[in-house]
Amino acid sequence: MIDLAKKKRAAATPAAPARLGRPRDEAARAAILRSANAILEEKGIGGFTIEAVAARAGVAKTTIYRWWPSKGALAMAGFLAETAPKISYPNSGSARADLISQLRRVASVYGGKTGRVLAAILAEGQRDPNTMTAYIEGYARPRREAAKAILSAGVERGELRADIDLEATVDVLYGPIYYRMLVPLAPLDPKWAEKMANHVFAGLLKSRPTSPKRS
Amino acid sequence: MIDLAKKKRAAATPAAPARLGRPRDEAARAAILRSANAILEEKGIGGFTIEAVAARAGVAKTTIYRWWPSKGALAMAGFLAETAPKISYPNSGSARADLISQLRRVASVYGGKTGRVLAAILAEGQRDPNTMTAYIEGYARPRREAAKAILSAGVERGELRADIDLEATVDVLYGPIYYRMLVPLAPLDPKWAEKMANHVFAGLLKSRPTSPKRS
Amino acid sequence: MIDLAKKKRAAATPAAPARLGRPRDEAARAAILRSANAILEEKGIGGFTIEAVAARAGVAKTTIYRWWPSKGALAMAGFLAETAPKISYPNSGSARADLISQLRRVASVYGGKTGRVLAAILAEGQRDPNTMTAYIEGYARPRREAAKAILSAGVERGELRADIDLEATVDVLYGPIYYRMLVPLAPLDPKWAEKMANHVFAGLLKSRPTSPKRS
Amino acid sequence: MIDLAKKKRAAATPAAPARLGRPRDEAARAAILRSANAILEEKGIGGFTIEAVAARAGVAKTTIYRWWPSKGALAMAGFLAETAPKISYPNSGSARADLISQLRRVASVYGGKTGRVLAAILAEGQRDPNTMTAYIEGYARPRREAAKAILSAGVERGELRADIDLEATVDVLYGPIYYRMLVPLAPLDPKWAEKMANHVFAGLLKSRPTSPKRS
DNA sequence: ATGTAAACGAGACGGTACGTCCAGTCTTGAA
DNA sequence: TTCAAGACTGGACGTACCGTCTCGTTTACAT
Repeated sequence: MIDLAKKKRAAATPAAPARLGRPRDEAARAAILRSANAILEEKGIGGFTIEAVAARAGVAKTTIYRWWPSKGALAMAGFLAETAPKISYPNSGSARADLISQLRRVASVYGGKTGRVLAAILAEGQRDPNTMTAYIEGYARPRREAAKAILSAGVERGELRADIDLEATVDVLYGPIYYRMLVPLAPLDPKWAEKMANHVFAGLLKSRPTSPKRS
Repeated sequence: MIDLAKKKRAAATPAAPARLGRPRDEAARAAILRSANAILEEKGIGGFTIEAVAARAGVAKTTIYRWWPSKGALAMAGFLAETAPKISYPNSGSARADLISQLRRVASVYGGKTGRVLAAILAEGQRDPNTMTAYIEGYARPRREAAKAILSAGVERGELRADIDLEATVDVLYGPIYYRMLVPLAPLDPKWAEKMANHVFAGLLKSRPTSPKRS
Repeated sequence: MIDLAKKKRAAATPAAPARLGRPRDEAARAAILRSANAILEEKGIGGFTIEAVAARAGVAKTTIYRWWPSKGALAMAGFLAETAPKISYPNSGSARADLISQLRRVASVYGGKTGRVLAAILAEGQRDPNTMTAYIEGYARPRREAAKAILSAGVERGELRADIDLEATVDVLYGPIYYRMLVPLAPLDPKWAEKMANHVFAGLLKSRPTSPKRS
Repeated sequence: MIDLAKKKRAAATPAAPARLGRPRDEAARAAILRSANAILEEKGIGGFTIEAVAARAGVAKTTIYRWWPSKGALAMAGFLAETAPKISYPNSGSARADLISQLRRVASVYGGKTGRVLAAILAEGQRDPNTMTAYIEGYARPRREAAKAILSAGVERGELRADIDLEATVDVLYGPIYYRMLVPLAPLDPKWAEKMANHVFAGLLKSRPTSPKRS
């Protein structure tokens, strides 16, 4: 009988965590993340307090603290769960076309309320290193890798110069978008993003267009 | 004696408002700004509280609130008074050389403790629009104008392409620096800044080097 | 197999109410009471939390709540199970001797860590009437009855005055001990208890009123 | 001039503490103490929370914490300010009459809502030693001294036996009242108090020992 | 010389949110 | 049916700063 039980467990849970105790309330989890995001979108970081999130989600503060160690972690989780999936990468075969298309979309999204969420995360990241790390490892790094993959495909294809530094290039393409997202000197929109990217690309392309590019 | 005083003031400050009452304590003013800056440099925005600044400056909270309306305003004032002057613009006759030299210096400064101050200001700016405005009007805009002047001189001199958009170009050159300042994905140093700028310039120069530049 | 189990239980407990399901874990019960008492002895009421008791007993909180409705009930149960039995009543034939001997022992016990437990129960009783009731009915009342029996035997024997009020007399003898137990104005020890009791037995007045006093 | 200023201050404030900063708000202080007392009277210790007191007094929690280090300290202060003054000592020339009159009044007061306050303080004192100390030094000790003074006057006058121990006697007279205040076995009223006191004064033994007992 | 008016230090005040501790309840799987 | 485990709602805790306020004191000019 002991054997049977053992076998059963082994069979039933090849990767299952053998849950014990009351299972986590998924509805609460979802409500918290949704609320966190909504508050950041509507009020920005100024109105983003754990108490406000708890109240809006109809949840006790302790439930939030049980699962997320800090405001920043919660903001990041909400962002990843709710809005990050909206921004993916295209793949058409042209590095320039793909990236410009992606930058346009990113500009459009970051220029809207999602930008407020991301700005809040970066602001919070200035006071809490863990938040910054969560942002870097959970969002920035993977997306940079995706961008670098497109760039390096372009290099191999002969579309882009062979001597470009991928990291620096990603910085050059995305840094301006973040700056405009954080600093409302001027609107952050797809048109500007395309113009900006064209400035950059004109220097990255191996063979330059004979006729001066359109800005 | 009355006449003398009047004359003196009239001479020294033709538009002075004939101050009444105890004059502002310049030592206190200086101590406050120095303390604000020092705290931001040492602790970052997390440790930057009005009470901490007051305590460090040996000053009453009221004295701070009398002159600066908010935390962000104080941070900005401290930054402008203490560290902003350190970063000026060169003028050698070559837009590319001038800008790269400037970008190297900026990278070096923003990569150090001054960067922490600026990052704190931008973070605070996310919650307080007035702080953001103060940063934009008091720091960002004038410096962008200086950068644009160099660029446009380069255009007129024929060094740079005529069709570049100055605003977008400034974004492209400085955005990446700000991003690295805010996000410690990778160090922010002059070497990287130069490499990054070269990537950008290779596309901005009217006549490109025949052999691909070495970054 | 079901039948077997049933039969076995039925056989083992001929007068049992035909219990169904898992039987109560007596070891857990004992561990809980022991832990409750130990915590009260060591930390006093301040450290006495259901969670602490559960942790120390190696038991789930639910198991405690299943059997005891409140903190006070648990404290009382622990006290009755562990330490109350230690204090019984003697019976030598002299009310005065018996009571003084008993008061000495009570003072000694209440002056030690058992006193902390009892003090905690009375404190908890101030916020929860059920705890107070449990203390009164489960401990105080029966012991008062025992004391009254000794007193009334003394009266019948002619050792004590006939006009004494038993309830008031018990209050007079035990009230001071409780006061010293609760208020560390001065130590609670057998020597003091004997002196105090002698005052009560002998009275305070230099000359006794000839006619029995009116109560 | 310096001398003048010094003289003036010295003259004006023989005992004044040379106030600095905004003076304490006496209205807030009074409201807090009043509220603390009222809550203890109405709800007992169970409803006595700092937040409730603050809310009722229309005062910020911080204002309470600024002046009283703990719940117990606040309760004690409220008690001393509001209700303690009501219970004073008489002085008629007879120890027995004075004490019985006083015990009747104390029983009457402790049997009412003031008793709930005092019971709460003693309960809180079981978890916080500072509260206990405050009770002892601020209330119990001085009142015991007053009682002892009456007793010792009675001794000198020849009304009371010369060999009584004053401390033990006070315990005997007041201990029962406290016990009934804390434990609602039976009502605490003046009639009972008088009967109880008479037992003490007269003694329990039918025949008194000829030679004064040795305690 | 004295009076007026602003600046300053000190610090109390009403508040908001923090992050934590426990209470007491609930939900699951195993015994 | 009990038990262990542990997630849940909820109330209060004591703390840190906020931005405002009320003082007594200081300083410089104006009379």
